Amino acid sequence: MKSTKQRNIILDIINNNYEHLDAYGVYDEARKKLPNISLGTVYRNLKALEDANLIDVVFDGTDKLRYDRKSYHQHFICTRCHKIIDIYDLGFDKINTYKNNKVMNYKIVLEGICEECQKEE
Amino acid sequence: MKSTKQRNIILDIINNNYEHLDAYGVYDEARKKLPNISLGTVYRNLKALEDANLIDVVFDGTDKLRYDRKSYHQHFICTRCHKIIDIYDLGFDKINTYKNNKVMNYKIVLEGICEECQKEE
DNA sequence: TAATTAAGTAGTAATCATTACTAGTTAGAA
DNA sequence: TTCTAACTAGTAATGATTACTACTTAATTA
Repeated sequence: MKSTKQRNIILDIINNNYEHLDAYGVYDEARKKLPNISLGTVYRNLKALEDANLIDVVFDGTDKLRYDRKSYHQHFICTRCHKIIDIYDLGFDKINTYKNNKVMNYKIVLEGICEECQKEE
Repeated sequence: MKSTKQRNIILDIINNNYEHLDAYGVYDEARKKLPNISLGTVYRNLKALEDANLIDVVFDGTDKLRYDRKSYHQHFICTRCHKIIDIYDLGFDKINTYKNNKVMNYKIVLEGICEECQKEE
């Protein structure tokens, strides 16, 4: 994988953002630094970075994917407003192998109704 | 939510299938019992059943969603071939609330390389 | 048990997130 | 400095999902 201006900017955006941006959000941020970057380049790099295990993908229940930095944490996702809340204090034991299948990554999502949406009921 | 022939067939397919079908797979199965059922009806009902918390949705890393029966288990998903393996013996403590956010559902996915894909390396 | 109607359906068109393609560009090895 | 595989911008295509329309039905109520 070559190191390009575009790829470095995209990785930087993901690593320094706590908002779980979707592809278009990354594109918007990237254009602030590189106005001519194309949306296709953003998608291609997001996929390349994910394949290289340098970033994480989060499925929030809508038809869009969202991207997240690699940092060991979990998510609470509200099924009403699709807000994503980071969880750092949910402990359990990781394993490296499950029945001869090599485990590389954990994705733990708690779904439910967030505090704000509960108030609106 | 009304009880219709179409909805009952779809729920029945999900509840009696261990293959983690995508929407089109459900459509194929449903047509065996109801040849004129439309794909839109399948999508609409899958969404309604998910909203009613009667079935689960699994994001397998491709651009398709897959549907699963409600039964407390987790998944191993191969990042190469996107196979989904059910996990029943991964223990940890569930919680009902995380910082005032009401937890309704857990989604735990172990990602990695499955046994078969490891052999092909 | 018929009348009523909100919810559901088939079939088709539209949407839109993502991917593919093309011609030109560049990182980085030799 | 070549050289070239990997990369990019810009645009077209794909395809999973959703929306729309005219018709149908589950199920409530009188």
